[in-house]
Parts: sequence; structure tokens; C-alpha cells
Amino acid sequence: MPELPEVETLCTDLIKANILNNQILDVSVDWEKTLNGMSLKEFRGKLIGSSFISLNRRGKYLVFKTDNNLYLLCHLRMSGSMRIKELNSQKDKHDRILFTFKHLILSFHDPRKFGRVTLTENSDVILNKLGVEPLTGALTKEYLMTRLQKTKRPIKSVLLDQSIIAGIGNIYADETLFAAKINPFRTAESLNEKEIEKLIYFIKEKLSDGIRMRGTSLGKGEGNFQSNGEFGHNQNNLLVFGKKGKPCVNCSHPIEKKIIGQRGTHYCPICQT
DNA sequence: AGTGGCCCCTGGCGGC
DNA sequence: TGCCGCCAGGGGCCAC
Repeated sequence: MPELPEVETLCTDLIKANILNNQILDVSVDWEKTLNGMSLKEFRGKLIGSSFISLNRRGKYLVFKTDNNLYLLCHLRMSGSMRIKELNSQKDKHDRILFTFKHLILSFHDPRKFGRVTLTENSDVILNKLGVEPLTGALTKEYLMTRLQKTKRPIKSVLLDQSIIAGIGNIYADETLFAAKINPFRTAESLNEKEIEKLIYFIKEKLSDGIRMRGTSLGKGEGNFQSNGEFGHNQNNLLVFGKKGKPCVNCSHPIEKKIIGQRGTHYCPICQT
């Protein structure tokens, strides 16, 4: 599941792969719903002949800007990735969009078809809905205290709410709460100032660790999100996610998995209070 | 306004 | 072992 560290890794790798400032020679689409409502004809018409001039990450979005003032916002959702392929290579079964350049092919690869790309001249409509970037100075104690005080939702659900903090997904949410020793069922408003400070510290640490490890690659094919087909290494550092029944590294009590807000949630009921 | 629930998909895994 | 059925999971949208 690509979250902030995985999208960040992709973003830097794609820039290194030299996809910017090269003309898009062709675009093909295998699953039209991926285009989020735009027709194939319009999508191809607007992109063929143009170039991407910048690429950034915002939350879990990859944001490509084109030389004709359009933004291509890519959200990988569950199983998406972007892969660099050699010219004349065969289309893989799950390649949903192929962008052909003179020197390579960029694929939006997505087995489960949840991923979406939005081509728009106004990226703010989507990006302004997102909350703060957690690895910037915008995530402050003051900001989070204000947001948390307003809701009785479980803190786990609030961490996943992209309109509060952008980029945290299920894996990093569980790992962060374990590191901060906060029970995921606690209501957001119940956290005190010290706990919020700790939460912010570990949000930043867990996400930074994830980036340093080039992301978390779970499973076989689907966890393989990277543009070059390699795997990240952060899965080796997980302490609770996917560890149901295994002993907690602190207290040896079995890690539990329960559902919070329709999301599987892994935690230690002893250490996280 | 805030919040909970449903839905999209299909690979992979659990259960028998 | 092999097969079948079911579930995970982000976020948009709808209902309350």
C-alpha cells in the first residue's frame, strides 16, 4: 500500500529516470476508469506532444506538471505503482496507462484497479483538501492540538484522515501509535499535550525511516511498488503491522488485530494505553 | 458539519 | 494437496 514514504521514493526515482522535459510521444490506456471520468480521447489529446516539466509529491499524490499548464495527479491507492519500462517492451497484464517517450515507457501499473489519475488545469481542487505535510514545519503541536480537540473519533481514524495530515496510511499509522505507546481506540480529544508531542515526534520518525528504507514492500508482486521493480526494506522494521499473535517486542504479549473505522488495526493492548 | 457505512476490484490466502 | 470463497484496503460519495 503506497503511503507517503513509498510515493516519495517513487517521486525521486522517476526524476532520476529522466522523465522530465521529454516529449510524450504516445499514451495508451487499458482501463478507462483509471482516468477518473475523462475520456480516453481527451486524455490523449491533451498529453500527446506535451512534456512533464516538474514532478512533486503532495500527501500520497504524485503531481506531474506539464508544459501546457496541466497537472496530472496520480493516486496509487492500494496496489498502484509507476514503472519504467524499456522501449518496445511488452505491456504487462496490469499496466493501466502507458506513456511512451523517446527513450523509455512510463507505466501506471495497478492490479486492483483502484488507482486514479486526474488531468486538470486546477490542481487545487484536489490538493487543497489535504491537510498538512507531516515532514514539514506545518505539523506543529498547536496545529494538531486544535484539530484533535474537535473530535471524539478514535486517534487511529484521525491519523488516516488525509484532510488533517496528508500521507499517513494504515501501516505507518499502526507503527506510529505503537512507538508513541498510544492505544488506537483512544478518542482524539482524550490525548494530552505530552501525548500529542510524542505522536508528532513518531509520525515524523516513522515516515522518515520509511523513506530512508525506500519504503515498505509487502507481499510478492503487489508490494513491489518501485519504478525499477526493486523492493523497499522498511517491512523488516515493522513492529506491529502484520504481527497479529506474535509477541510484542516490549512485553511479549501477543499483538492484537481489531477493526477501527473499517481498517485492520494492529497494537499491543499492554504497551499502548 | 461531522461521522459512519458502502463500494470499487482482484490477488492471495485461509479453510476445508 | 487443491480448490473455492472471501477479504483487505484508500478514499469518494451518500445517508443520517
